[in-house]
Amino acid sequence: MTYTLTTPLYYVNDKPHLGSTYTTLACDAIARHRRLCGESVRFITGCDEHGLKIQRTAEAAGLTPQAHCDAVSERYRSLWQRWQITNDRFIRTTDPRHRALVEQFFARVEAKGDVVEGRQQGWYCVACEEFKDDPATAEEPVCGIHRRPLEWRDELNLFFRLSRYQQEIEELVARPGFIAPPSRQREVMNFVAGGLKDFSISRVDLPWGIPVPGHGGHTFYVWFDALLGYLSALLDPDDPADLNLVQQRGWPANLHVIGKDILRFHAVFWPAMLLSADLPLPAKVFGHGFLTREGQKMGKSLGNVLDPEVLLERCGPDAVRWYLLRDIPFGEDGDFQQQRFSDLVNNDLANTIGNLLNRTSSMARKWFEGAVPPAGPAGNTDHPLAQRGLDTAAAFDAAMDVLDFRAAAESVLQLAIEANGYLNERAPWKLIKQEGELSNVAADLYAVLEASRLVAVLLTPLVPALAARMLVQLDQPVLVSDAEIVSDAESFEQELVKTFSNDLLPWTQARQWGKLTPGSPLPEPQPVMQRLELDSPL
RNA sequence: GGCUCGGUAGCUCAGCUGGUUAGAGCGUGGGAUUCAUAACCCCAAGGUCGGGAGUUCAAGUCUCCCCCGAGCCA
Repeated sequence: MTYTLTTPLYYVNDKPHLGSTYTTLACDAIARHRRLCGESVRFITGCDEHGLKIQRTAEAAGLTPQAHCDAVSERYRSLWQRWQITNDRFIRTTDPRHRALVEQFFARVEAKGDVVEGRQQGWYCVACEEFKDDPATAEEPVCGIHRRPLEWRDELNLFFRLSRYQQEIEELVARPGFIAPPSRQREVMNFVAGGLKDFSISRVDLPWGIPVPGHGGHTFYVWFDALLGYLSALLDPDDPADLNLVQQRGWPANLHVIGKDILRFHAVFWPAMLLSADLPLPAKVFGHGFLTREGQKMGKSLGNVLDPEVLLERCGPDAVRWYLLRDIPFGEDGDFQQQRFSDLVNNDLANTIGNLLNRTSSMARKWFEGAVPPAGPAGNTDHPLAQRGLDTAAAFDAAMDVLDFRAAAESVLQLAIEANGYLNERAPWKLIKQEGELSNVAADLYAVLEASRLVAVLLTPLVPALAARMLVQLDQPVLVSDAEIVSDAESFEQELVKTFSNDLLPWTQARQWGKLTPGSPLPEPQPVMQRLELDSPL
């Protein structure tokens, strides 16, 4: 069984922003977790590269649309690599195979009788690629979202007969779990209950797009074409462009993760299109919230945009991943607060988790010849920390399964807090000075080292680089090393298999208690997480 | 205008079907300690639970009205 999940295909109008980064990081955590659990994962991301807006942006920059798309999509690809995103696929809607699949998909829909001609007249926002409801008599109307002038259009377009699917879609969106989080479900249900109207799937006079076969002068509407990217992304590198293949390649998707603004396209239009084309429906659409910054919308006009490139350079991937996943309830809107960001990173990652490993390892080295001390009774699962560790692992999985990154992160953090508490309670630095306590000190340190190891193992899907550094400090195999993290699928999975060929479920094994071998050397402790010292705004 | 969510310590939030002194983390102040990344640990201060009315022996917790914020629709 393949677990298929997707980010949206990001629109290449401009360089990547923090919102896309957030979505992508969340998906990456899910993908990593699923892989560690032994599932075969298809993690899809990519770029949507068609449309009038792109054409105009390119023209304004003196570029051909294709050159513009090449440049921007490359920025995405490269950014995801630097963030160590483990996407298996990166699809571009300018990919020739994508075009072929769109044509095949359209042929199915047309054969079904779901394509009709209709005249569309009204005020059009190029930025939204959407007709607005402003009355025809309006003078110089402006798009409420983009605050840009609308353009008058009067064109003969092709329409998809969405109205035919009223009942199926109504049932679908009422299905518990299809739309998540639940708070967003009602919104969509209300919309559907209002009656579905056919929607236009083509545009005329739009050269930068995929031509509609058999309808000269028409190109596909961005949303019709872009959603199909989820299908074309699934094709293996050597596959022919054949729509019939997608079901063997991981369709239907288990999860579409998107921003809440495009929920309707994914939960209503998209399923109807799939029904029309006789393809199975995705299992879940998760609409997450938006990020603000210090309580304000980020925007060019305010000049308060957080640039993911800057964030990555100044703070590193772990700090940002941790903050976004651990502090913002996934699904709700979140506010990026710089003070809180550094407080949490420093407290959780540097002080609690990093220092736990550092102090423990340092004691073990000092008193046990630079090695893991004899476990004694601490090697058994009835040790209090062993119990806590195993419980934490279970809680972690349960939280990840429902995309509650926050609860997952907190459960691991709690384990580290308790390990620190255990250390303070047992005070091995005092015990060591007493006659005949050496074996007790050994057992205590072993237990805390094990707890630290579990913390690292569990942290792997959320903050992979930090987890890796911790495991190195413990002289343990890294579950997924930096070297294995590449953006392109093929090599990633191959590397993974190579690394674990004799150990199919490394995750389950690594999560058992007592994996550290007494006597194995401990490297000299080095802080695994630097504190953030942000002296100026990001 | 209609509908839906929120409004609980300085900040971010927990508080299930109403029931003893309203909780956590961060921040702040103090203490303890030295294994450690000025860290870990302990303690404290700090809240008329948006406002008002009502139901009840008893209401952040239920009802109604109002104010504020976010969103969907018109």
